[in-house]
Amino acid sequence: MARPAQAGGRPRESRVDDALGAAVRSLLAETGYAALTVEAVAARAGVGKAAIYRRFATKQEMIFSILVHDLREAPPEDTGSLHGDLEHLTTRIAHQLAQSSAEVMAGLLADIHVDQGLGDTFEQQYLAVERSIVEDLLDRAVDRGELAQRPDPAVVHALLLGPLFAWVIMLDEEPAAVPELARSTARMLTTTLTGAAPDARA
Amino acid sequence: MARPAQAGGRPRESRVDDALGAAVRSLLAETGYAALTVEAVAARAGVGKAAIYRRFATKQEMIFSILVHDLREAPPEDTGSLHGDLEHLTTRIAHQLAQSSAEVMAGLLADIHVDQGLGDTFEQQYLAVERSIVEDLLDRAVDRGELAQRPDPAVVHALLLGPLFAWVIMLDEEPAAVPELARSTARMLTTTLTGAAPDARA
Amino acid sequence: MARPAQAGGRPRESRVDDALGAAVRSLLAETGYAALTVEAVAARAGVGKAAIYRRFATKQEMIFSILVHDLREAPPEDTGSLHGDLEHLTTRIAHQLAQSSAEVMAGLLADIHVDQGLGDTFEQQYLAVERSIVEDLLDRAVDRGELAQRPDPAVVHALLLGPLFAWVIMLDEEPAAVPELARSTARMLTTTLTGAAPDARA
Amino acid sequence: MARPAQAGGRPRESRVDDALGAAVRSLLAETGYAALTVEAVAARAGVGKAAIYRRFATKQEMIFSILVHDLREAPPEDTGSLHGDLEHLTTRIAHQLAQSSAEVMAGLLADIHVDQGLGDTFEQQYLAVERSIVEDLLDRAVDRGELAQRPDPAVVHALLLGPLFAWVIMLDEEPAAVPELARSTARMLTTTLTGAAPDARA
DNA sequence: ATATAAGCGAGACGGTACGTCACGTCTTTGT
DNA sequence: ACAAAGACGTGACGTACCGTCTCGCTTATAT
Repeated sequence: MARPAQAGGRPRESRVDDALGAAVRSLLAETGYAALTVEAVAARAGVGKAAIYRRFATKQEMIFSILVHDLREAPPEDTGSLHGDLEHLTTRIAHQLAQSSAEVMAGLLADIHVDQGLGDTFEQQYLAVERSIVEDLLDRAVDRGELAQRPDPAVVHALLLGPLFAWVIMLDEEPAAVPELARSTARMLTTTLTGAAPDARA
Repeated sequence: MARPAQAGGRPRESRVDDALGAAVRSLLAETGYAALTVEAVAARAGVGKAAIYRRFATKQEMIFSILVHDLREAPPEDTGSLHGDLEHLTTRIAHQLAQSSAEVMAGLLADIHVDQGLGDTFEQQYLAVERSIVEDLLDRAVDRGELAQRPDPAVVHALLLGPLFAWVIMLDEEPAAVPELARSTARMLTTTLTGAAPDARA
Repeated sequence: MARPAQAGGRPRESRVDDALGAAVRSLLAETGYAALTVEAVAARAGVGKAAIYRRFATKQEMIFSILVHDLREAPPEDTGSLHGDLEHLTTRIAHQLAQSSAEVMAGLLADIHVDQGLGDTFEQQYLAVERSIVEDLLDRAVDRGELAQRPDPAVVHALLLGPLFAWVIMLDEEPAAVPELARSTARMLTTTLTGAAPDARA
Repeated sequence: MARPAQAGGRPRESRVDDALGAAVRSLLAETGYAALTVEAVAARAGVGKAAIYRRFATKQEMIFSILVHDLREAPPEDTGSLHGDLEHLTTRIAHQLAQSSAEVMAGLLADIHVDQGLGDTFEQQYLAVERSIVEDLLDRAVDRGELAQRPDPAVVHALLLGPLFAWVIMLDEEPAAVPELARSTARMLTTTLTGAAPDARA
């Protein structure tokens, strides 16, 4: 298994971790998720397979850990309005989606459903964080009086995430249109939640 | 594709096609997408591997063809109002989603991005059909005077599909809540498009 | 060949080589040459197929390498007379022929003609060795004054080998008679070469 | 099974038999024994596979029947001397050997050992015929007084056949030298059997 | 300082599934 | 009942990766 820490002995070389990250990212970009093999990663990183499996239990965990690490980002933020907060969030998600190709996202998503442990990690390290951001954002809107009551954050999350996600990895549409879609989605959601159009700015 | 049709010779046995469909469906339900092997399908269907590869070029094409065939459905339908049409469509998508597990959907989605041919087929046999339904539905709304102008159907499609798919295959939330989410999504979309809440019925 | 040796890395396990040799020999004895499968060899040897294909490029090369290895034998030997040398050689060949069934010998022979590389190996590792033995034996006879001049070694080889080979794998005659045939062949050849009957002993 | 004759119905087309013979011969020449497939034969002959299997039980039987048919040749012949008879016979065998490549002969030989039925046919249609020729030839020599007693025909057969076959299919030596080897073999055998050199002619 | 523990690259190991191919049989349509 | 065409079940092939396990060596820490 991976990462039982260490007591004595030679410490892990951070050089290896760095090389692995770089190798995985470059190979994903070149060959895609499905065609990525551990052997290719090891070769490109100039590393033995054992060094990989000392860090990650499976290939999927390796990719996942490396890519999710890239996603970890700043704490929420209060823009002063529900619409501002929503737009900020959808824009951030749009940025995250743009980091990898649709093929990689889809592959990752598939593996998350295969491996229970991976699914748990995804839930805790990504979904739970996002959901709590949504919760906070909604709470602030309630506090401001923009909302009468707090809607189900999971539903709001789905309404936020869904269109962007569908645009990129289901419909395989123009990625360039994603930022615009992010704004549309935020506007739509604000309208729905508050029952009124957001301040006419965008 | 592996189907150059036939001229003379022994015709394909529909018995084989049927058995393959049943075998794939049952194995997907039992073992999931990732664990499905061609050999297991052949064995369960009582069929040789060659009969499979005579029909499908790859394992992915096999699964895809069989499952997409299941999705093909009735023509649109005019419910008399934009909201009715949207709700009808989201409900239909919700039903389709319920047919397979999230793991299967995610696996399928991943493979669509790997194999160009599969992607094309998906685009033509599923997405294009759905999109034209959306187009028709929007045109009717314009004709009725519900909408001043027709919005981009691709965006509307994403706004429709997205929350449902995200709920099921990204957030891995309760499938039982999908029908309710379908209605919420339709309502939200109607509000956004028309600038007013739908007739207060639901 | 599939043996680019090795530099670093885990060394080949001789246990695997041994198990493969034993498995091939026992399966050849039980099921014959034509019915031998790589999968069966792997299973019996308790070895993965990859370990086999790491050592041998094809099934044929595997069988061939293992069986030819068995044939490698002692250096020539000087019995003091041409007839003694010839008889010694034919007897040795008779022993080699007796090691495998006619079916195996015939299968091997057929594959040698199919695969160029196999043919080369056979030529170098078996035929060339035998031929040089024949050459030495003839040279000694010339030195002793038994022969006036050295006949073509290839022809002598054919005259030696041929009858035994024909008896066993063409005519499929009684293997028990092979030793006697070996002696007859040696006697005949001595007579022909020297123009006189060998010392009347056998 | 093959050739249960026929009662009523459409008669077999000899056109098919001819085409099969030609196809097998040309394919053996072009691609060799091991690479010959029934499908290729059918295609080249412009014939369905069923037509082949109506005539022959297996691929091996097909090849064998067609090639052995080619071998069937004139009855013995009395040249007036043992040496003449032997030389005639070895020369005839040399001619037969020249008809096919070593690869084909070796492949055939291997299959004869695999399939019992094929082995029986070979024994009866080729070996038994040859052996009876040898018997007759030896009987005539006894009658002429050239031999005091008749040696074992099987041994004589092996001594005749062996060197020629070994030259061609084991040693893979120059086929051009076969006629000369045929004469040498006959001479050697005559010397051995009669205890004296043949009339110094060749 | 020396032992111990864990790191390292390399690559062999047992497995498992892939997609291909040929076999010999069967099923259609035509003649 | 023959023919050509070609689909059928079977089963082996050789390939490719997986995740694990040596191998000989290096590098920190704990004695």
